[in-house]
Amino acid sequence: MRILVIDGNSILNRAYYGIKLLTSSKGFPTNAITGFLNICLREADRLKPDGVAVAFDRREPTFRHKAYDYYKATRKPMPDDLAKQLPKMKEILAALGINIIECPGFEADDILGSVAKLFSEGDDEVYLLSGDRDILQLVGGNVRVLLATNRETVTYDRDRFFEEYGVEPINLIDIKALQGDNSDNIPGVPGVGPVTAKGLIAQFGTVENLYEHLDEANLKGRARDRLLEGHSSALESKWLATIVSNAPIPAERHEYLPGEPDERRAAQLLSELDMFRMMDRLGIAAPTAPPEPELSPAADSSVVSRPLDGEALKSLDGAKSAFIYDGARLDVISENKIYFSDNPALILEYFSLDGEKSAFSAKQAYKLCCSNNRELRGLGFICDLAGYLLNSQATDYTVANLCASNDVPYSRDPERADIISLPALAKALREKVETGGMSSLLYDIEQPLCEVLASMEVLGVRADSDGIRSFGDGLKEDIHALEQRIYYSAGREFNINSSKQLGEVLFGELGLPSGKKNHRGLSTSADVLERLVPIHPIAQDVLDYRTLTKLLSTYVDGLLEEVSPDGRVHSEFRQTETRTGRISSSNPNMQNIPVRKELGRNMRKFFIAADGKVLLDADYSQIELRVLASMSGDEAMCSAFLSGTDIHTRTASQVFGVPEEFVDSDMRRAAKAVNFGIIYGIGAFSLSKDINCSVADADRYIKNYLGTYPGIDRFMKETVAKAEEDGYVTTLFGRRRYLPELSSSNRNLQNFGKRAAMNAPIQGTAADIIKIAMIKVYRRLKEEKLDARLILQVHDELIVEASEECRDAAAKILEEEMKNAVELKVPLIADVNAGKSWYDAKG
DNA sequence: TCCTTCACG
DNA sequence: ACGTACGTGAAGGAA
Repeated sequence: MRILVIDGNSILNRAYYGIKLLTSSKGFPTNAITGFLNICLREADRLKPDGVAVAFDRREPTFRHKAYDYYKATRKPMPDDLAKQLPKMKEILAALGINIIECPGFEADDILGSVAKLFSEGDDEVYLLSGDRDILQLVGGNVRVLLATNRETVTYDRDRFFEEYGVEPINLIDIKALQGDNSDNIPGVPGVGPVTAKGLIAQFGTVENLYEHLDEANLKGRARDRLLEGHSSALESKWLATIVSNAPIPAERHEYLPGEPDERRAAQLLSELDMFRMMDRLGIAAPTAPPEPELSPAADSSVVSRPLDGEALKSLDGAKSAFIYDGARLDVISENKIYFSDNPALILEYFSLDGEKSAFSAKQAYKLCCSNNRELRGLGFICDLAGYLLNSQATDYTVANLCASNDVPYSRDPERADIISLPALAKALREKVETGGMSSLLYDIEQPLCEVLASMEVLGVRADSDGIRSFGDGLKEDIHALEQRIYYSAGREFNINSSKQLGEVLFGELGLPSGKKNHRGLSTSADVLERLVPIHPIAQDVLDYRTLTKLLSTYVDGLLEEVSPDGRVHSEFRQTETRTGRISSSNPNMQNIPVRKELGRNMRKFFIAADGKVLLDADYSQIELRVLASMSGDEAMCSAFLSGTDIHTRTASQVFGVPEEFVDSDMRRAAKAVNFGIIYGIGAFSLSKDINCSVADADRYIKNYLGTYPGIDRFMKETVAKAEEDGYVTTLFGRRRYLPELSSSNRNLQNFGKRAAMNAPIQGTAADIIKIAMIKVYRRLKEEKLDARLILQVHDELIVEASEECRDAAAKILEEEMKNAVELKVPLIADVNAGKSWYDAKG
């Protein structure tokens, strides 16, 4: 029989610290549970054991270890987020039919030791899964240990262990007895470290044998004295390090066989935690009964479905309704009737009706109307946008997810659950948005913007496919030449795109110095390669190869696939994607078309205006810094913007204490880096890397900066303090970003939370502002009946396609509406340029 | 599916 | 002692 025994506490702990904080939509932490199940399922799938058990600690006052007192005293208590997950974890395991073993007064590893001993003889195979290396002492015979590290799991049998440690597994306790272990409060012999300990035990086998033959050990006087002094501590430590094997565990093999899973219970537990992917993996169907069945009648038979027809349209005219339209099928619910249709003409009729409408995801509806020159009337509420404002952290905004996170019962109707649940969802979301002070954000910004984005998607931007293709042909030639040179330098052919193979060549075969590590090996990222440029010609070639293949695969090939038969690319603009309130672009991403380097910038020559038209490109100047100046109210920063001088030069002058005319390019560059860094919640380390100076200098620059602009210093501190208190930060317009990271027990995560807290109000406010500008520009171009349309947005930049005749009028509208989108304490400035191509229009 | 790398603001 | 600037999306390799 093959038995897998899992050290529950160790794996749960490892999962908790190894995975960034995850929470269910209700805010319950789930990272440890998710990680635990992932690790265990991975190993169970691989081993296919007959029996499985999970061991948990149950320490009681009668605990046998003398170490207990200070164990208790010095070990930090389990973080709250982890402690909450432990009982849930046990419930889930129980529901899955997995045996749980707990023995009063014993720790989980004692249980593993006891199982190992119990089944050590005979044909059984025992696998012990833990994240704690101590457990390796149990390896031997038919007992193997699966050691789970953050990334992978390593299987240890006796030979694997011996290869790594050079001693028998059981002698691991002797090593620990000498070297000690801080985390377990095992003192060891003071002054004896890992190297000495390992050497001595490799030679003598056990602590006892070592002391018997101490004279034979080739030791310097001092080391010998230390060992003699630490004799009793060594013996005590060995005892502490030994895992016990007499815990009262189930003794019969059949007691380890998994029980019958209670699928309903498991489904209920997992879906409460939003762990839908895990349910899939376990083959568990979503719970058939909602938690509060009385609120959501199974019946739903009270709701009737009918095809949308003339008569139905008549009854919907002027009525209150809610709809879902995915671009093909429409479902409308009004009172207790559902109407459905896939006929675009009928669907448009419905959209044109008067009457208050709510929608879930309205962009497809706007696109249909927009392409048919019809109006979508009466749309007063868009649920996914409301859900996004209430919590921008979620990954997908489905009706089911929004119901779950907003305490709205989700219908259990097998086919019509979304549409049936929609009216109640809309009502709940509306209340929450209003009490959260985000009404204006929703009704005046996000909802109107949805129509603008739909229009932009429908219009798209014209692409010169032939131009792109021939640009690609040129790239291919250069790439081929670089390949040959790289293979020559390397002395062999390999896949240059593989970081792994490239690392082997660079740092292995060519023996070049490596820099950063990542958990898949040595990093080959651009900053590492740049350091190698003066040392070996291969480095520059690889950098160039990367640049060129990036252009070819992502921009040339990738873009060609996205050009529609109408000769235009219709990117998708997503409105519920980012945590800060920005919009994102995909299929293709039009927000990361190259511009910084000339070679890539050429790509923009292939985005062109239609015949007889031009592109207008308008971008905000320093919008984020202006927002920061205004939100912080810092006088020096505000007056810099009011005076109209170059902000980075002014900053350099103030920070370095020299008149503006003495600011040289290096000083300006440093000041610019600090200005940007401040927006991101800078640290001295990263700044020093960015401008290539010492960490101490970088630290001084930051201190000087915050001294020069005390209002900014105060604003950042207050923002973080408020975030810690409220759990979220807000933009000028009330957009929220929740920051659960701030209450994490993980310091790195906490620091990340602080940086995000400082950045989100700035980035988010800038996003709010350009959204307002987009709506204003869209409306004015329409009202003034200009042949000019908004077609792209790149965070601080708007692109309009306009007929030659309307070019100046449209440019004026862009400039005015962007400048006057909102009133800040400092002016907003937008620069507009025109050109036949995006390249030309970019100034 | 995750990770690394790199394009943008 | 450790990691190290915010926010995105796409491609290719490794698992």
